[in-house]
Amino acid sequence: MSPTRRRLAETKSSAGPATHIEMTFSHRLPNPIIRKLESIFALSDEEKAALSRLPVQITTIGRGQDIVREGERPTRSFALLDGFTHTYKVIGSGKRQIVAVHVPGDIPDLQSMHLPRLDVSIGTLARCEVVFMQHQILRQLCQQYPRIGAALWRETLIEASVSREWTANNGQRPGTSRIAHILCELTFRLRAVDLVEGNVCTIPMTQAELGDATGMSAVHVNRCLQDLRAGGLIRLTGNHLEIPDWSAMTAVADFDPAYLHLRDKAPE
Amino acid sequence: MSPTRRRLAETKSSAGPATHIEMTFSHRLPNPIIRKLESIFALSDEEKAALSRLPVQITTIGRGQDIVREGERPTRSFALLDGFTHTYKVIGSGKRQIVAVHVPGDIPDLQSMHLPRLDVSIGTLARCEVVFMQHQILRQLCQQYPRIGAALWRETLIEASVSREWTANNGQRPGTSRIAHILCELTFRLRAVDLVEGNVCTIPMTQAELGDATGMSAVHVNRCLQDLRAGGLIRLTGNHLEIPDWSAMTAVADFDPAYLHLRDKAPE
DNA sequence: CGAAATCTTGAGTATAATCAAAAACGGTGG
DNA sequence: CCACCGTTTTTGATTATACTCAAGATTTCG
Repeated sequence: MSPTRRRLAETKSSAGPATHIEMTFSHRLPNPIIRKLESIFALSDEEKAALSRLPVQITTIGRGQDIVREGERPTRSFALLDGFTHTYKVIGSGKRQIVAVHVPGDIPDLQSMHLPRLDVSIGTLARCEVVFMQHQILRQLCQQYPRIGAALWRETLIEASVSREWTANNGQRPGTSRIAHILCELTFRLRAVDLVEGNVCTIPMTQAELGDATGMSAVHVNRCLQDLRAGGLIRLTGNHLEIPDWSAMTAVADFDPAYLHLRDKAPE
Repeated sequence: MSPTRRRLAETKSSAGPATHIEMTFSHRLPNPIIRKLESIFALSDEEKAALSRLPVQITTIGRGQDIVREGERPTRSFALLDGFTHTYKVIGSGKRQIVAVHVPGDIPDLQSMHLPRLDVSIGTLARCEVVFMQHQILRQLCQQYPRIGAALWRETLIEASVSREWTANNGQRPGTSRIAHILCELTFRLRAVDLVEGNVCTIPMTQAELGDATGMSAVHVNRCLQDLRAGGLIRLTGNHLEIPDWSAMTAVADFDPAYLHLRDKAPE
């Protein structure tokens, strides 16, 4: 009952006046929100125009920075244009759990629109480009265009669904499957936004970070990765992950993408 | 990589024409939705009237029944009036993870309003009384009264927040804290709906079910509970849980209720 | 009251954590 | 282009936590 206290590497805050560019979406294509929403339903011209007029602030943030922190009360949410972010919680003993990983097109803290006080921190896993959008303006948008509101609501529900799957993954699967599962999920989501070339994608997470996501020690992550390599299920060099045989990999991972609620974009 | 296959006790489906009563909320007080929403913001008379006019079907369901099942496409959601339900997933090896537990006042499958295909099953942990509400009608309600829509959205966001905390709890805390944490959460939520008398509440979960929720074996749950008992942190007989010293318990559990996003109802 | 479910205890084992150190890698500046 | 430094990955050895299996005690419920 006296958990070992582990120091975390300090993450720098991105607080302070970040250098950013004020603009509306129309100056920058593709608008990731339009793209995401169109994958759900056909936007009317009016809806599209409203989205293009959204005033946003675009910023680039380096690796290992926090974008928002637990306890804050942000007045804006952000969408991820490029890079990877992760949502995490730090518990009393100083350990850290990554509870979500975000890929381009995601809106990681949309929840802050309705839950003013953040109960998690969100930081970058790589250099990121993000656009901030004021809650006030998003709320007007949702009220004026209920279908957009419903689609954003849906987005938050999918995030919840992913969170439940993580709970099941980390709670019930053995180490090797657990790692395989998270790799399958990320690959699948990256494919949905056209970030998989052939069977190769980039996953900028260290083994320690994979451990924080799966509730395993970094050493054990390493050994599980080696099992997967030895079985010919993955090829992993640096950040490049290749999954040569998708169906063999999903079998080991016990991966069924239904929980992602995407229209399947078949692999291979 | 060959996980032991464990048979699950078959849960009976509640499919088929359940005996239920058609009515509107106004015939039955208190309307749990009104109560829940009023804990978030002051409802206008008009909003209250609209909610009272909601046509609903009230049903009683015995213990150990599934209310909805993974893969189904429900056309209605339900609110829990009395009893406990749990949301769970069954993974390939046959193991089961409970990903959420619901107490009276919760709306466990509100998500099916926007994610048509269920990716989880929801079953009862005790005899339950539930009210079903057609999605169609809920959608109209949300569109006509945007504040109600926002409040329901908020409810789903809180559920997501709880799910993240479970991921962190199960991933990073040692067994005893893990069990203590889930007991704190349930007690806290029950207190919010006035179901704690003194320091005692009813939690109708078996040790095996606590294990499925925390990713631990039933045997280990038993031993952790005994640790808590030995430390004088809980008194547990049957389904009755007493937490004599709340602050000592929260210290062991590393429990901070911020993630529940409730206005604190102080214990003691 | 009896059967089934649940809880409890014990013994042996497996998975994964910890600790420690070496090797490989990646980026930087000279 | 290369040497250097910090980070990350890898390996080995040991330990701890938690699982499995099994059987007995207790409780619950019909």
